[in-house]
Amino acid sequence: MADVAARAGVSRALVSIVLRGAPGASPANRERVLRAAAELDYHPDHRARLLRSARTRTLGVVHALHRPFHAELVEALYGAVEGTGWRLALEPSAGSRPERAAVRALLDLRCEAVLLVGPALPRADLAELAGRVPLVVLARALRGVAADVVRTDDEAGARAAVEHLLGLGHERVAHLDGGRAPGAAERRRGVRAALTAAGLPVTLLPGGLTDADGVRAAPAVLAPGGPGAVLAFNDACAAGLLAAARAAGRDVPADLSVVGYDDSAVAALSTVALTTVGGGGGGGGGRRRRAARRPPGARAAPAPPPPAGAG
Amino acid sequence: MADVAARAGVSRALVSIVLRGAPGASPANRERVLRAAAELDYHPDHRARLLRSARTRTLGVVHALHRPFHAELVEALYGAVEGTGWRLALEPSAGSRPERAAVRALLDLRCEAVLLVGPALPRADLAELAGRVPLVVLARALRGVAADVVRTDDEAGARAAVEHLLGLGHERVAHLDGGRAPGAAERRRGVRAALTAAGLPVTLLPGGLTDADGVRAAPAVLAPGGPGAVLAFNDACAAGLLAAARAAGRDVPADLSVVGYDDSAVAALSTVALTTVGGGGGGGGGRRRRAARRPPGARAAPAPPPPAGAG
DNA sequence: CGTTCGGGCTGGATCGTTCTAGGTCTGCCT
DNA sequence: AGGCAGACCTAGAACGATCCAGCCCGAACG
Repeated sequence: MADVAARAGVSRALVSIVLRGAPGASPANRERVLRAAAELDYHPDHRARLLRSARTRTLGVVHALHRPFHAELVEALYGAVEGTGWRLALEPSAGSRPERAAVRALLDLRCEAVLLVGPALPRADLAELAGRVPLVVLARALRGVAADVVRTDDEAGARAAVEHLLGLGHERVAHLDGGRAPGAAERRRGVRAALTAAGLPVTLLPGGLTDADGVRAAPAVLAPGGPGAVLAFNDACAAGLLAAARAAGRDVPADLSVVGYDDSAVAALSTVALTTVGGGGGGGGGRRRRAARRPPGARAAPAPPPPAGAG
Repeated sequence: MADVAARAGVSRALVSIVLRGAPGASPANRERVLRAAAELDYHPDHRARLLRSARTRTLGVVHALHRPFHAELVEALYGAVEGTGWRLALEPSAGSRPERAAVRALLDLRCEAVLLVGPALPRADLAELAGRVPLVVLARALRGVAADVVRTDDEAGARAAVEHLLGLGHERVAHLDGGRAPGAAERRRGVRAALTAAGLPVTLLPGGLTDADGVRAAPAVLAPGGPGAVLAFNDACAAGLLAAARAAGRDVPADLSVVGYDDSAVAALSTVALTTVGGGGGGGGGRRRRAARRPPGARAAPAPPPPAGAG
């Protein structure tokens, strides 16, 4: 930096002003400094910058590497911070690297807030973390903790999916449920609400999270007198059921309607082409505001969009 | 830090020594400092630490968020640095965030080396980057650039896969090739080598990278007089072919053998259960050394393991 | 007994920025 | 002419750690 200042014939402070784009430098000097910096191929040291300025304008993000859905969320986050002057610091949690370590690393970087994507940490840990730093929890239900929670409204999503099936004329609709998985209870509730509202019986079959679970559930679904339509807990489970049904000679969707959940990459595979329930896409639109401490239990829960797809 | 020093009744320098785990502090003081730090819930500021010490001991990693294979590699990287005192700084490249920006961010952090996972950057950019910082390129072929390259030996992998099929007694083996995709030429070469060595004809069919490509190739494969075994360019393509073949009533693997490539998550889906060519797993085993500048064209190319799976 | 040695500890400089307080100059108003 | 505002710029003090040179002191040595 001193070299640039010397070359441009100004002080280091002025170089700082120019390179930050801060007001208070004459056009002539601004130009001179920029040229000198370019000629010397000078780029400010991010570490020093962060250290000196009180605000780090950095958001810490913890995500599980192996979860495609998390990756999609993180990608959307990058789109969201773009042009705001904020930076994201990514810390993955993997098998060899527990979430706790990732969070610790972010705190050591003095992030101004932490976003946790689908954290598996116990509630108590999250509560404690929320006490230290503004905290946003994505894709996980969490009540009674002083953190912002952003997640899909699973109950409404499941209800919408069932109503979609009812709209197609189905009367025997079953749900392959997710057991104790996060969101499973809400989705069951949504299914139950939609079916009882329509005066139809509620059929819950044990499903699961993986495509193997979907295959395992196939006999019950395909048995004589079985349902004509199924809402699976998620896309993987739906894909498993779909494959098993086709292997058994059934024509989907003619003989059986299958709907997934999550709008994941699996559903988009051309050989699967699943109807699924999405979360609304990561694009523009959404309101943006600074993450800030909020009263316990506060949450933002966008309504799910209508189902879309062909299956 | 000053607070901790005061509380423990020692100097700041000694606190630094203790917390770094450096030699030169008496057990008594070490204990005292650690207790004081714990009581004050003090954690050293990573930014300041990095700034002062000449070595940042940080490796920058750029990866594409949406590629599951990249995620697996990154996960393995975390396993590899664990306990070495090195840190990884992750910078994703996504649609809204070109690789160039990710690299820039890493350089501004003063990483000591940069790892690029499957970079799409033009060769010239990579060459220039390699001139500034020790560079490792993963999962991409690259010659004539002063960077370390780590990738699978596609030619040997494809040859091994074909030999596996020949070992099963197949004589009409086709390859759904990847066109101009990275690695496609090498895999073609491997197929050709294995088949000509066995005195068999070489059948190349246009394939592709997606499962839709696999579906599209199905008619040619399933036509009368078609091959009895197929090596697809990758798992997605193989999965597409598999689905199409089954939909056409073929029994895989009785009527047709299909082998994928990459050992990706798709292949592990129970409904796919594909034979595939893996890269050797991310676990222990591998030799570790410091990334360092090497002569142009140097590379480490581990031989592929034998195929495994059931399809 | 004087010297050396080395472990333990400390003060102060330092890393590369940004921030604060102030300094200079010009032009305009009274 | 004096005062004042505002634009532009600068010196030097932070930020929070690590590194360096050197001090102190008891033990070992000749």
